[in-house]
Amino acid sequence: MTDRVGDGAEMSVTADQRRAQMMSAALQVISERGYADTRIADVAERAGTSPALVIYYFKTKDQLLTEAIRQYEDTWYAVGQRRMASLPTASARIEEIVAMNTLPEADPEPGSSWQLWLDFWAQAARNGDVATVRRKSDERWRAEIAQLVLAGQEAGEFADVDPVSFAVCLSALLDGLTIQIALEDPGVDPVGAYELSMQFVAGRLGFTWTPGRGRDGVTPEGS
Amino acid sequence: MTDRVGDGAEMSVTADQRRAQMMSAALQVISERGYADTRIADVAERAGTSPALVIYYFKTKDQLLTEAIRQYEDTWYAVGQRRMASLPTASARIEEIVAMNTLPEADPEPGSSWQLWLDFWAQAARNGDVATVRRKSDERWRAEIAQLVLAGQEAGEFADVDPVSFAVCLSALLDGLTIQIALEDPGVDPVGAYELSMQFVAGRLGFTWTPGRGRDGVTPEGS
DNA sequence: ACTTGTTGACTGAATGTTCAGTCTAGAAAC
DNA sequence: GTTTCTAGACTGAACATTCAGTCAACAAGT
Repeated sequence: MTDRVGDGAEMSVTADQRRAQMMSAALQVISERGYADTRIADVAERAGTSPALVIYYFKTKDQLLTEAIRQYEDTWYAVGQRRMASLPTASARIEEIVAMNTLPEADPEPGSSWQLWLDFWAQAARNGDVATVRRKSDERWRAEIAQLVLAGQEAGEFADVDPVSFAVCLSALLDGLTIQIALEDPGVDPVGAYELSMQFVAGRLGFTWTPGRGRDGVTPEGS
Repeated sequence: MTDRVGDGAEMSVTADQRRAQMMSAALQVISERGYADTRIADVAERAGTSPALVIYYFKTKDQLLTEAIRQYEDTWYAVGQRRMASLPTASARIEEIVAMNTLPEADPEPGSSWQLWLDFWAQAARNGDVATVRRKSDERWRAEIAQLVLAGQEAGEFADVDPVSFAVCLSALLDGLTIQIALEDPGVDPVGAYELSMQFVAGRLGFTWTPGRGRDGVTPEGS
C-alpha cells in the first residue's frame, strides 16, 4: 500500500502520516457514531487500512481515541492562534473567538463537529488523560480571552471589568451555546447564538456592536 | 401512577416500585461508570435482582437507560417547580434556579451527579428519544426563566430586558458552568460559579445582589 | 377443604454477537 | 538479511438478550 510516485521522492507513507491519517479517521468516526460506538474496524476502514495496523500504531483503542482528541484540541487552538494573529484589534479578536464557537466554518474539515465536544466533555469525566487535555485547553482559552481583554483595556477599547471573571463567564456562555447548537435546539440557531454572545461581550466590555454581516462592525465608546 | 385501592386494579404497585428501583439503580451506575459503560448486570446487582428481570421490565437496555434519564429530568424539574412555588419574589426564584445549577444539594440523592448531564448531552446527540427529552427539558426551563423575568418586570423588580434572550443566555451560561463544575475545573468552583452567575443576573436585570451567605440579599433598584 | 387452573414475578443457564487485541506470514525498505 | 510495515484469520472475553421454566398467590369449581 505504499504509494510511489515518479522519482523516489518521499511519497511513501511515513509513520507520522499514518498516525495522522488514523487520528483523522478516528475523529470522523467519533463525530458520526459517538465516542463509545467507535470501533477500531471503523477507523481502519475509514483510513483505508486494517484493524491490526491501527493497533500496531496505537497500542490500544483508548490511546488512539485519546490522542485523536488531543490532536484535535491542539489544531483547534493553533487555528485560533493563527486567526488571532491576523486580526488588528482586541474587539475583532474577541469577535473571532465568538464566531469560532458558534458559527459553522466556511470550509468544514471532515471530522470536525460540534457534537465532538459533547463526547469530549463526557469522556473527560472518566478518562484522566482526556480530562487533562480538556483542562489545559480550557485554561488556554480563558487565558487568551483574559489577556485579550487586558490588551483591549490598555488600548482604550474596553471598559474596566475583571478580565478573569469575564473570561470564565464568556467561555462558559460559549460552551453552553455549543451544546444547544450541537443538539440543534430549535430555540438557538448559530447566528442567534453568535449575536447573543456578541451583545453580551459588547455590553460587558462597553463597546457597541452592530449585527451587520461585515466583520468588525465595532465602534469604540469612550466616555 | 397513583394506586387506586378499591374497585379493580391496584396490584401494579410492586411492578412500579421495581421499575423505579431499577431506574434509580441505573442512574447511580450511569453517574459512576458513564452511560456507555453501564451494563445491565451492574444495574441488576445494584437493584438486588437479576439481569433477566431488568430485561423483563424494560424490553432493552436502551429503553432502561432512556427511561431512567427521562425520569431524572422529570423529577429534577418537579423539584424545581416545588421550590419556585415556595419562594416569594422573582429574584429569589431566579436565585434558586442559579443555585440549583451550580451549588451541590444539601441532601444529595444517590444517582444524581453533574456528570450525568454530560452523558445526557452526549447521548442526546445520537439517541432520538434522549434528544427529545432534553429539548423539552431545556424549553421548559427557558420558558420558566422567561416567565419569571416577565413577572419580575411587572412587579418592578427587574429592568426592561428581552425575557427570551435573557433566558437563552442564562441557561447557556449555567450549562457551560455545569460542565466546568462537573469536570472539577480548578478555575471554576461551585460557589464562584454561583456568584458569577448571580452577578450576571443582577447586572442584566438591574438589581444589586450581595454575595452574603443568606438567601435573598436583594435590593430592588428602581429609578 | 382441596384440587385445579391461571397469572404475574422471577431466575439460571444458554445463545449468539460483537469486538479488542493477537498471531502469522508475507511484502517492502534499508 | 534484518528490520519495518501490513493485512487476513483468529481468539477470548464481555455482554445483551432469550428461553424454559419455577414459585407464590389467588380464584373458582367441587
